[in-house]
Parts: sequence; structure tokens; C-alpha cells
Amino acid sequence: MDIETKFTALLRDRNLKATPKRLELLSVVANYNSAIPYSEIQNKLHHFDRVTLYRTLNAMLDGGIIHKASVSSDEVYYAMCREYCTSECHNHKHVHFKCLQCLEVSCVDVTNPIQIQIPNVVIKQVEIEVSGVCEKCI
Amino acid sequence: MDIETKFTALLRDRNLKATPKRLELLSVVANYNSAIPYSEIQNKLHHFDRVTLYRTLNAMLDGGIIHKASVSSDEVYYAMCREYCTSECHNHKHVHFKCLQCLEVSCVDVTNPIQIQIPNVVIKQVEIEVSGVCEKCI
DNA sequence: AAAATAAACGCAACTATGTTGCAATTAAGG
DNA sequence: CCTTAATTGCAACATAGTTGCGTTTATTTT
Repeated sequence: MDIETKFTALLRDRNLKATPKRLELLSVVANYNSAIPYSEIQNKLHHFDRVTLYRTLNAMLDGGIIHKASVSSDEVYYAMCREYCTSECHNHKHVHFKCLQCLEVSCVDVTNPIQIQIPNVVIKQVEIEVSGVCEKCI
Repeated sequence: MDIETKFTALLRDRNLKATPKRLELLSVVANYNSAIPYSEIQNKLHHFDRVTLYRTLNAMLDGGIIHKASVSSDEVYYAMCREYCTSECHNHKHVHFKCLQCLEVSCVDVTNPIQIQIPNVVIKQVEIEVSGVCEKCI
């Protein structure tokens, strides 16, 4: 099964039409080596109407196909979901790491599972944003 | 030492002039029972010029007097820094918890220190954003 | 206590993203 | 191929981010 067919299946599974724009957006996000900044998506898809990009991204987020990977309220980054996510539940088991030097953001699996406990509180979701210097920039 | 004197000292320590506006902003942030949403700051300080609020907030963030406490790219929340922070290093040992019901955001100390390790990477900062249901809303 | 100075402030202006409505277009199923 | 419901583009509006500049003010110096 080629990549385009895979994206089409992914979309149809979420009751989203597999339009050329959506397939194009997905290939842009998926082919980026790390989490892709919003501005970079815009660059690559400058022929998209601004609102279309906005709505397409929202549809993908809603469908649990991509997720946001922002670190400390900077520009928003996007990445493909690896696990099966839904609108309500983006349950990633990874952390987001941003290199302060090259500004690259990536999804990193953590070996030791992080256990966070807060008394008298029901925890639904935990997002961990790590920043520092990546291997290439040390 | 009363609170206003304390804020004045806090500002001067960072080479920031202790102006009425800055003291007012600090008292608004400090008197809020949890992390205060940006919109709430605006409400309470509607007599501030928009740019002044923007610049004042930035100065406080820069000086390590307040910090952002956003959870998942929603509205930005602000809270007083408890530790001694600087522009480069906001080293909080707490996590940010957002109740999905009442939308209140608070800084929570975690008893068990979170140890995150990523191979071949220098970690400078870790932000943990937790969302769920708070005690009052259960 | 008054003057000097460097910072803070308000205003105008511009940029960018978020968001909605509506008409035109198009994907998907029969 | 035709129907229909979803998607797209355009226009329009809202709000936050950001900069420059002239005026005001907090703090220092005389």
C-alpha cells in the first residue's frame, strides 16, 4: 500500500473526505523529519487559502491524525500521530523536545514511564515539553 | 514590609522602575487565587493601554517575576514566580494543572521529582502541563 | 530641592493568526 | 452520471504581537 492510499484510508476512517488538499497537507507533515512549524507548512502550501489551511489543520487535529507539539508558547509545531488518537484523546506516550539552538522540535519516546500524581485530582492528560540542546548542536 | 514595598524591591532588584502600572499589574497577578488568564488581566486593567500591558507583561517575564502557565496552547495564563528566576532561566519545580471543567490553571508542587532523560541531549528546561478535573469539580 | 537622564507610557500603525458566513466547487455513493 | 453533503475560497471581522516615536515620569545627580 503506497503512502497516498494510506492517507486516504486514514481520512476515510475518520469520515473525512480524502481531498487533494488534505493529502497534500498530510504528506507535508509526514515527510518533515521532525515536527513541522506552522510557518513551514505555510511556505510549502502557499497556494492554500489561509482559511483552508486553518480548517484543514483543525480537521486533522480533530480526527486525531496529527497533533500539536508546541514548546513553551512559541510557534506551533505539528506532527503525525503515531498512536490511534481521537478528538477527545490524544494519548501520546512521548515528550516534545525543542533544541534551543536549531529550533527543531521532535517527538521523543521516553524509556522510563513518567508517573505524575496530584492529590485529589483526576488526571486526563499530561504534556511534557523539554527544551535544551540536541545531539547535532552540542 | 507591606506588599507594595515588596513588589517595589522585587522590581528594583531587576533594574526595573517601580511604576504605578507595574505595581498594579503585580498585585493583580499576585492576588488571583490561581494562574490568571490574559483576558482576566485585561478586564481588571482595562485602563491600561494595550501595548503597555503587553510591554509590562514582557518586562515581568523577562525579569523572572512572573511566568507563563499555559496548558496545551490555549489562552495564556500568568502566575508569580515562587523561586528566583531570571530571563534565561525560569526554573520552576512545579507542574501546571488545568481543570477542563472550570478552566482554572494552577501551579502544583509534585512530591516525587520527575526525572526525564533523553539520550545524547542536554536538557535545560522541562515544562509539564497536566489537564483533568480538579477537586472542586469532581 | 531642582535639574538631568534614562526608562516607561500612550498613540498610531502594521502584521499575523483565529474565526465565521456564504456562495461555488468537488468527492463519494448510488 | 447525478445527487448530496462536505470542502474550499473569498470577504470580513476580532484579537494578540510588535515597532516607532513623541511625551511623561521615576530615579539619579548636582
